[in-house]
Amino acid sequence: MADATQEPEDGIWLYCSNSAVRRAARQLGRLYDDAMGDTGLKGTQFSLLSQIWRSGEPTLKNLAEAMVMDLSALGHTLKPLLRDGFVELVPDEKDRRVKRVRLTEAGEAIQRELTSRWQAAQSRFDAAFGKEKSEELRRMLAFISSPEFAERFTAG
Amino acid sequence: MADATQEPEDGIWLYCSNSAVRRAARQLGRLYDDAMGDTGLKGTQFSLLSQIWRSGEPTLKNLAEAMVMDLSALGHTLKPLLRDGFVELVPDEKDRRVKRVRLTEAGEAIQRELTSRWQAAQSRFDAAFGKEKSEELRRMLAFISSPEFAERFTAG
DNA sequence: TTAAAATACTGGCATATGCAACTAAATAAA
DNA sequence: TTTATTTAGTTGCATATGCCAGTATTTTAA
Repeated sequence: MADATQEPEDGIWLYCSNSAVRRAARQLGRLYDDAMGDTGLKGTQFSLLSQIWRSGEPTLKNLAEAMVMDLSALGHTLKPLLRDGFVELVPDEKDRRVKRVRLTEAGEAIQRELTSRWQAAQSRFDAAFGKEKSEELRRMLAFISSPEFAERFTAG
Repeated sequence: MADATQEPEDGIWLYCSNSAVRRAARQLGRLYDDAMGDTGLKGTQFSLLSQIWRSGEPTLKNLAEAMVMDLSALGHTLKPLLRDGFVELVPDEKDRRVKRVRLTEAGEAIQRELTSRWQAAQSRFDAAFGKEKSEELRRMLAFISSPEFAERFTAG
């Protein structure tokens, strides 16, 4: 308990997986944001643009699911990108409830620029953490992010 | 590129560590928030109260460093907890620039309640992910959150 | 001892996220 | 087909976080 003599390395993050992941997210957030440099965009925006590009005009619903993000949260996060003209929403042909996200010309251009910078950052990550362990870590995190894991967690 | 035929399991998070960690943080955020139930507090607040308790009246600076959080971000995050009377700021005796964070009576009470709920959630996490791998994961994340890692990453 | 530099915090502004309530549209049930 | 239910998004409100600029102190250098 309230014992100020403990080691600074000891903390809730060594026992709580949620605390551990968020703490690492803060550290990486800063590191990758820095890597995006003067582009004016952040690491999270790179992830989003990148996934939109990889998905090829996904619906908001599908994109949100892939990103394991709340649909409304995705909407909010997309605001600045829409405002700055990097993405646009196009109504679906068949289902009028559906909207698809698409990268604009400017969006593709900035995405290429960000990808280049991201690649450099990811290489530094792999070098600092070890390429093998790096891949293993991402696989672990992908599993934790899966519906199967949520199912197991909730059921347990 | 924009090839909609790809597997839904494929995504930027399999290549970008930052994307992978944030994605997992969103999943765990929801699972642990749910675990906090009707207490009105979230998993992040549990982490904070917990670390304050473990540190024994830390300075804002020290707490921010331990949590790998920006000092101003910590200040913002503490707002709701201060408003609801779970923590209080006490000026340091020696250095008048310094403020220390302390749990109030209500703060200790809610912290005990949250810890109980957190323990149940953490047990489910360990069961779903494997106790061994769970500990290994937290160690990996703790390393990634360390100044040494940031140093290696930035230098590399 | 006085001026310059480093510290610890605060406040404002911006993005990141989630939940609950609400609207529009499509689908299943009567 | 009329009605109930489910789906896909939107909007408002709240917490989470970070950067930058500004204030109060303390420490260091002249």
